[in-house]
Amino acid sequence: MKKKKPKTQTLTQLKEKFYGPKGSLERKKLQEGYEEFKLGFMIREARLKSGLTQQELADKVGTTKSYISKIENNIKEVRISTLKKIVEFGLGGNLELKINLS
Amino acid sequence: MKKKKPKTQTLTQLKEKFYGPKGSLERKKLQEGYEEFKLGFMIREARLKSGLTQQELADKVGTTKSYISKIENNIKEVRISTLKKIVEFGLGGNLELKINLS
DNA sequence: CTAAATGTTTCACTATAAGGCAACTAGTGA
DNA sequence: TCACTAGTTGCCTTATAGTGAAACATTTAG
Repeated sequence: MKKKKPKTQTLTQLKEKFYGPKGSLERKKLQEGYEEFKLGFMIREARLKSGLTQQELADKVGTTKSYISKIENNIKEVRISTLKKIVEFGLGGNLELKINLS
Repeated sequence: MKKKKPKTQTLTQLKEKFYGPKGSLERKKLQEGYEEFKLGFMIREARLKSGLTQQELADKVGTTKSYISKIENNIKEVRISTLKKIVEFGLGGNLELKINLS
């Protein structure tokens, strides 16, 4: 069974494919991580970094790949609690949320 | 008309009142600002720092004080978009959201 | 005392979207 | 060709965010 890692190109290749070349607008937003944030990009980025497929991530969190796809493409707004679940259970990371008063 | 600033004790006094003395658990969570975050506390904190009442904040955002109260007390979960509205329009700040992979 | 302002809570309602299921496409490999 | 995997999208149901008004408790001030 050649199950996992079906092809996994390098992360760099994937980023090029999804977000365009270095220096592009999308890439820029990605780096920043906030301010007019496209949350979906951040989630996809984090998932790819972890080397997971949507299906695997979904299983860990207890949802479906279709849902993961939707939030990565910013079709659905994620609930904060769900986002936390994804980041913590799914990706083993943690979610940081800050209110900056300027 | 003695409208605004009806009493506004010092911020420190308010914090003592709402979150308990320095060193208490609630105060600790407050400082951290994330990780098991009680978002409501952060919003209240930010609102008080801005010297606004729930009513005033509600007006700015276009909602009611009862709603503000609910989210400050973690009775309702805020939608991220709503949270952004509150922070940006209401408090003139900005919302920062980060995924940390450990 | 009364009156006004702040915040909490309840209730009923509505609008929205979270989340699931299934069908679909694209790619890869035998 | 077929089969499998990854990801997308549409439809649907259910959950809940958010509205609005009202009653309530507290506190402050006249």
